Amino acid sequence: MSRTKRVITNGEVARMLREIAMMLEMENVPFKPRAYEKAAYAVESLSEPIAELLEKGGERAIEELPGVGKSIAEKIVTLVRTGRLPYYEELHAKVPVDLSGLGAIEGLGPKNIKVLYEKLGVRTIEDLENAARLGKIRSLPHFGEKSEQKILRGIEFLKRSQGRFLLGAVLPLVRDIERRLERLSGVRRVAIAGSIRRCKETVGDGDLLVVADDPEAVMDFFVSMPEVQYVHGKGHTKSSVKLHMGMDLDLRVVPAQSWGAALSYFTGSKAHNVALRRLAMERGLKLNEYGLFRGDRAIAGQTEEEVYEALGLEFIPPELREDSGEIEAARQGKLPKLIDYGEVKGDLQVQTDWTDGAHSIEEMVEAARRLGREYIAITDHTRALAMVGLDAAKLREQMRYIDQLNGKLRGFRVLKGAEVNIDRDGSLDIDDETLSQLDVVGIAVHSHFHLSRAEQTRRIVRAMENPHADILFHPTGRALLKREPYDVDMEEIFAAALRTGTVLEIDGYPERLDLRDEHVRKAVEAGVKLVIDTDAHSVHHLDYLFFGIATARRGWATAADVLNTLPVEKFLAGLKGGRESAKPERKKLGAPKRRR
DNA sequence: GCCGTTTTCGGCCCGACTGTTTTCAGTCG
Repeated sequence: MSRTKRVITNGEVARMLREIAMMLEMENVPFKPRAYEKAAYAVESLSEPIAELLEKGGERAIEELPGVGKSIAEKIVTLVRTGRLPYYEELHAKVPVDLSGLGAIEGLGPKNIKVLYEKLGVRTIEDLENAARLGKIRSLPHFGEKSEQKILRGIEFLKRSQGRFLLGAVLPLVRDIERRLERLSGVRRVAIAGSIRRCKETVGDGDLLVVADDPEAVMDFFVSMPEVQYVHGKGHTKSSVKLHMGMDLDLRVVPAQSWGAALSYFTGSKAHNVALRRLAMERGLKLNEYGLFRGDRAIAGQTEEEVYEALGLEFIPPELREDSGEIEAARQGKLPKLIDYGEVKGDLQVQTDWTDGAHSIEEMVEAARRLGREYIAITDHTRALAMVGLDAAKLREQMRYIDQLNGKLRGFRVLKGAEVNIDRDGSLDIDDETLSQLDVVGIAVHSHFHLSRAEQTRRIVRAMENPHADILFHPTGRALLKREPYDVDMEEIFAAALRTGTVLEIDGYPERLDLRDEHVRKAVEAGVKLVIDTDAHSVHHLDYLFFGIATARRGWATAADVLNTLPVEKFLAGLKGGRESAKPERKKLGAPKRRR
């Protein structure tokens, strides 16, 4: 549909590299799959388009990416310049199937995909579903009734999440489009509305609003952007397109005097809008996307603030607009003062190249500093994650290393930490003596996802009872659009957090956002202390703090609920048992204050 | 195919779990 020459996205390059890895895996090629995966990861976590990087820095710049050498760099260059990759096509001809689609089904890997293709001709998810429903899969070697059921469940889950996109994947793209619109002449205002503005963890489509002197020109620009795959419609006030990445994006041109009303209307949520309109009605007013009216006279509408004010409400931040009590609270002037996007001072989950991270401790420190953080905790994986994890000896070595590094740093502190595995029985896979020497002990579940609710809860609570366990990382273990959380009684986790002084994490990694918004709200109500961090595995991930803070805001959290809004010494003092130089603060912890 | 304050060649890719199986292949982190 679009006539502009297509620029391949980082996501598409990464996807092809990953599919190459899968195809090499099918052939039992040693080592190479991991190399391609690493390269895919590097491309994916780039903060600029790879085409731009190539243009600016040439092949050399590509080769400098971590995990990308001469051979893969050449392939990336070919792919970006020609839009095709012969090496990929050669491999793909042998197993011409939808690798990314099939591979997205939990428990289905390259080897099984190959068998399914060769024995049953399965190429797509639909083929797979048919084969499973006909009971054809159970008779395949190394498959059985259970694997057939598991496949069907996996497909079911995938279907439910289809048409949804991660906020973290969508926001950078839509912000970029927003910036380009802002630069058009005659464009006076641009804003992202809809669920993206509310920072929902996944979104179905995107909405942009503009005020423009020449709406036609804006629409022309919008429908011919290189990202556009298909134009659903193009009119004077509204155009709608499908983007190559799959999501629909709408653009609306609104009158300047209706800006606030329109922004409110198109930000939603629908339920929030209905409640606002009801409130307007009660006051003899009418609210729509053009303004707030008494009779025919507009009494508000230019800004959102004046709309809320005219309705007798405090301004309600977009993240709260879900009709879940925010209107009543705003009416009573009792909205919490949400934690602000600039208020988190330290990042508490950071992986480095000591384990599965892409960058060194120094690189992570440097990047965190540039972003204005005052401290980070290095929390590499431990032992039981066998491929990558540090054992106690290695952990101690890293501690010494960090001590030395801290000696050289001014105005920034690197905390010694770890992401310690919770074993099946709730014990930790690093000894207490070693743990006691760390500044920050994060504990996390990485195995046995399918225990019963009772067993899973008991296991995690037991781990929280360890006197050295400071923070429970990604408490529910979900992977958005991919994997359900494990079955755990969150009420009991909150109770255990209060009882033991264990802090719960809001993991800002866009696929996790764990605790999720609703859990944050319950935790806050219970008085549980939280931290917000990024789970960064590369310097580019340190930006994910935004998504963590957005999730905290959606959960009605204030700065007081979030321990790492404190400077480092006070933060450490707030951890279980207090740490180091900060003993006097210890008492303040246990007794949570209640708000609202 | 990548990488190098012990290597420019020779390591890297471990271990637990699941579901299929009487000894193991595939997946996941």
